[in-house]
Parts: sequence; C-alpha cells; structure tokens
Amino acid sequence: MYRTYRQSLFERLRAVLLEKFQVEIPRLTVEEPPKVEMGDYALPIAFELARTLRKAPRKIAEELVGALGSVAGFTGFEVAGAGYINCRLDRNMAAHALATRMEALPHEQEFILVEHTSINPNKAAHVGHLRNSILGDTLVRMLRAANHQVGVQNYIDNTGVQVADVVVSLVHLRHMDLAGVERWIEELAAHGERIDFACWDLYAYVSQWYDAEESQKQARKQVRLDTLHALEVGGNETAAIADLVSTAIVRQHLQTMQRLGIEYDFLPRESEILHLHFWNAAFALMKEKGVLYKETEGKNSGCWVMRRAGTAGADGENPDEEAKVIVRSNGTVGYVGKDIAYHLWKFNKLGLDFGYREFYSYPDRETPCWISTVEQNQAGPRFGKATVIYNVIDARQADPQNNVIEALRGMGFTKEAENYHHFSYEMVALTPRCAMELGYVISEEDQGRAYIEVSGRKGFGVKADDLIDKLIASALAEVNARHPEMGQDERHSIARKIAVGALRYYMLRYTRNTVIAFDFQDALSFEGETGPYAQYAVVRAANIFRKAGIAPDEALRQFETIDASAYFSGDDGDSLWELWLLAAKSVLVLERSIQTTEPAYLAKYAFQLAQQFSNFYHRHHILTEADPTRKTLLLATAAVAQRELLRALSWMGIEAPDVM
RNA sequence: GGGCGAGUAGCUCAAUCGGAUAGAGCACCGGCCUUCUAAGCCGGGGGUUGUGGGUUCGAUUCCCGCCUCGCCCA
Repeated sequence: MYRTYRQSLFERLRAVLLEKFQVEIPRLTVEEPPKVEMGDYALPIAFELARTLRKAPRKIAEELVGALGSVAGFTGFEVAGAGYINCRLDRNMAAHALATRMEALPHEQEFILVEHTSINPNKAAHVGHLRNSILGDTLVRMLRAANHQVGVQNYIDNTGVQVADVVVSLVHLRHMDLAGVERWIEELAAHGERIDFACWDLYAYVSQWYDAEESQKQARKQVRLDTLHALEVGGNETAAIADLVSTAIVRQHLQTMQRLGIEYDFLPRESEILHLHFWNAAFALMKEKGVLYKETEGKNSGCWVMRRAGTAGADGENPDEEAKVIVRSNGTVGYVGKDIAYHLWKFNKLGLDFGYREFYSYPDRETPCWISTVEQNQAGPRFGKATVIYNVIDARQADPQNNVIEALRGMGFTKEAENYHHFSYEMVALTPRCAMELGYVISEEDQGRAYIEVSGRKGFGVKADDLIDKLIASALAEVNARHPEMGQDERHSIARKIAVGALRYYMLRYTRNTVIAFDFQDALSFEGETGPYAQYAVVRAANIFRKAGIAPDEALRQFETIDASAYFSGDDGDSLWELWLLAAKSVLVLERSIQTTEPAYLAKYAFQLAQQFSNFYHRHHILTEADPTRKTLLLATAAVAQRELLRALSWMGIEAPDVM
C-alpha cells in the first residue's frame, strides 16, 4: 500500500518537475518525516534543485507544493524545515486500501539460482554454517515472496581435501576398508550416534596428526595427496569410502537444516563436475575466447593463466606475474578453473548438463531434492538455465568469486557477470568467554580479543544441532512453566517454533558485513530484539481475536463498512495511524531488502512492527471498548498489524506458535 | 608489502543516494500484573560517531592523511 502510493506520488512529482522546472531526475529520493504527525512521505527534492536553479530550497519547495495540487490518496503537501515537502496520506482511505487487499509485487519470468549452505561433507554443521544457510534461505523466501522463480542449490565438494582428510583418518588411522566403513556406519546408527559428529572429531584429530611427528611429516602429507588424487579420479575403493561417508554426512546436514525449515532443490557435486569433464569444455571455451594463455616465462612458466582485472598485465618484456594460475604446470586444474566451468553451467553456457537422481524428500512437498549423477538417461529437471545467480559465500572468498566473475566478463558474458551476485557475509566467531565455557583452552592473547574464529580443523566451534537442542530445551522450560496444562507434544511443538524463531532472527538481525561474536547468552535470549518478541506480538493479537470471538479476516470485512476518519486525528489518532502506516510498508521493505541483499532490514522491520503493536496493545484495550465503531477500528488495526507481521516473519522463515 | 572490511552509548548493534533532535536491544535505576498473557509496557541516566584535515546550505555517511583491529592474497 505504502509502496503503491509512493509510486503515484513519484509520477505526479516527475510530471510537475518537468512542467515547472524542465528537469528530469532519474532517481527521486523519498524519505520519511521524523514524526508521524508531520506526514507520511518527505521529499528532499528542493535541496537537490537549489544549486542548479540558484534558488533557496524553501522557495522551490513552496512553488512545488503549489504545482502539485491535489493527488489521489493524499490530503495535502506542506513545506517543512529548511525545505522538505511533507506529504500526507488520506488516512481513512489508505487504511481501507490496506485492509481490503495485501500489496504484492509483479510476477517475474526470469529464473534465479540461489546457492547456499555448501558445507564440506566431512563433519557436522556449526554456527558459521547456520548463518550461511539462514541468510540463503531467507533470500530465497524473499525472492519468492517478490514473485520470482527461484531454484535452490547446495553445492557439495565431495572430492576435496577436507573429505580426503576424513578418509585418511578412517583408512590409515583406523585401518578400515570399504566393508569396515560400512560396518562402522551401521554401528553408529545402531548406537544412535551421528556420523557427522563422529567425523567432527576424526577430522580434528587427523589434522593434528599430519604435523604431529617431524620425521613422519613428509610421508603423511604424501598419504593425504594420494588419497585426494584417488578421490578425484574415482572408480576405486578409496573413492567409494569417500562417497559413502560424504553422502551420509550430506543427508545429516539436510536433516539439520530441515529442523530450521530450510530445504533444497538440487545438490550439484564436485565429483560429477570432474567425471562429466565440465572443465574440458570450459578450458576449450576459455581458450577460444582468449582469456587463457600459456605462460612461457617467470614463476608461472608452463601454467595456463588468466589476467587479473585491475593489474597491468604483461608489458611485452616481462611476464605478467600477477596473473591468476588456472592450470598448474603439472597439468592439474585449480579450484578457480573448476568454479568457472561450474558457473558457465549455471548460466547455460557450457553445453553440458548434470544427470539427475532423486535424493531426499520433504513432507508437504511434491518435488524432491535432486542430486547430480553421471548417468544422463533419466528424465530430470534442468537447473543450469539461470539468468541471475546469488552465491551465498562468506567474505573470505571474495577474491575467488571475483576471479570467476572476471573470467565470465573476459569471455564476453557481460550480462552474466552483471547478474552474478556474490552474497557476501562475515563469519561467525566465538567470544572468548563462550569458547572457555565450552572447555577450550584459550591463550591469554586470544582472551583479550573480541572474538575468536571457529576452526573445523581444530574441532573448535559450536555444532548446529547442539545449539538447536539447547534453544529448544530453553524454550521448553519457559513453555512448561507457562502452560503446564498442555500436552507434551504441543509444548514441544511450541518450543521448537520459538527456538527456530530465536535462532533465525539472531542470525538475521546483524547486517551482513558484521562479524557475529557468538555467545550463548545472546543467542538464547528470548527478550528484547529477538524472534520470540515478534512471535509474542502475533500470539497476543491471536488472543484478542480468540476472546473477541471473531476471525481477523472478519474484523477486516467489518472495517470496510465504517468510516474511521474521525478516529485518525489527534494524538490518539496519530498513534493508531502510526501502526497502520508501519504495517503498510512491508512490501517496500521486502523490495529494499532484496535490492540491497540485506535481510537485516527485514528483521529490523519485523521487530519495529512488533514493538508498535505491543505499544498499541497496552494503550488500547480492545475487548472493553464501548464505542462499536472504534472497536471495529481497533480490531482491524490488530488484524492488519498481525497479518503484515506474520508475512514479514514468514519471509524470514519464522513461524509464530498459536500460544506461547 | 598489496587488496577488502570495520572503528558510533558501559556492552552488542542500527542509521535509506549526504538530510529534520544520531536510534534500538542488553545491562543499570524507578514505576506498572484483579484488565486482551509481564517472553510485555511506561519513565530515567548514558554520545567530541577512532583521529587530523578537506568538499557544502548540511557529513556517522563522500575525498585525503594517520592510528587500531579483523579477513584475504603473496
């Protein structure tokens, strides 16, 4: 609603500017007055024009107000401050528009591919991975809410060094063969133990083992390299062990994420990128497009290299030492090379496709999550047809991501390079206090730091499932205290929703480039700026409707029959209108969160809306309201606030329980 | 050494393309449960926005220098 009126205000302003001052402003700015009684939109246009028109801002503003005349939906315009134009909506009319229909964005045809999670399948997911998945899933929900077609991928690096390390641990330290690993997995399952947790410790142990004895260092590194090579080649027992273990762990990751309402459409794996020879096709294409050349001199002699953007390049005499090595002199392809091939596939520029096989199914959903295979004979979906992609990858990977983008640009895929979004975010670290609570030994130097980076290699971190369990237990204790009369299942279901709400909100409330210093005290908080606070507002609204014996929809229908103009004036009217106005902004906030790829805006909005509602809840007692017209208005106010709050929460993957 | 990011209230964070009195939460202090649930509400204290300059009607925001911290690369 707010967005729609904003559009018509823009149109009118554009016309007036052209007519009166013969100027065209491509990007008009609109702000919000600091106080609701001052108006609903603020236009700072007069300041911008002051210089070019050589006139005082106030004077220009006055002329514009005169020229704007009357605009549908608005009751008036006035000059304020040093030259703002404040615009007032017709509150009664706007409220009816909002009550009658939910605002939506137009449908888009383009296919957007979002990739997130992408955890190395060699250990349990930890808090850092949760930030990735929650950000990614929220982006997906926001895009879908904005009527985009979206596919969700979770890339699986099942032939990388991290998986190799776990295989080394099983084969060389535990002396298992394929049958032995199969038995081990069965035993774990029989004892109710998790393979991802078991591998967490194995991975940490083997990482130390490589360097544990000076005399063995060389030999152990060789074991690691040989194992990695065996995984890449495939078709051997070592690769079979890796496949068995990594697939079991991927399944575990999917279950962990499912607890948070996070689902995927496709799992492309590195093994298929290798075995389907994506790189060969990309290599040929890159040579054809001239972005790769073979270095013959200097430190990179014998390598296939790509010039980096922003560097000088070769000067005719000396080789370009800053060039990015894509293929090493021994013929092996680096990570970036494979990533370029993979991204050519995403944009349907490679001429090759994965095979698809069903891998995992979700309740209440018809389509399964697919996984890549070598066999191409089965009918499957096609995912590599994106026009826009988002890669949810932490900020440390900015350089490699930019290398891929530069390669695409260099190959002439300019549009694709433009539509390639590295959705970057900072890591989750632990506060020293949190690390010590967990029993880790922290050096004095580290104790003085604000945060300490988690490390899977050191086994240092908070496992995702442990955190979720803690959150549920903590929420359950509260629910038990408040609702002892309820059944166990119901209490647990409520606790689960609260835990998910708390966790998802916690990961979303920080802007992307803020390092989250994880602390149990903050993460387990259900008060103040948290998910449960917002959920509580929804529950309170629901209680009002329950006790009033009316459904929110019905309250809105009744509102359509009244004229609320009289109740929207004065101090009391301002405060009521403020809540309507904020509720009306949901779609604009959604749009802005997508444009800036910043879900924190949405989180902040949901909190503010909940806060306004709580304020309203305390200020106006609805059920005892004597004036029937006013009671209808108050009920509709609660209904609209609840509806928009529920929407905003759903875009973040947060569900409100019926009671709490 | 090069690149990227950050520095705002005691703590954790916001602040739209440069706009009106820099805002929240936590913590602290003081009020409010016989009312639609206190996971709540109201009130209070708390700021030289790291630092020095520049740009202009106006700078937390843009530019330059310096300091500190983090990450990435060699």
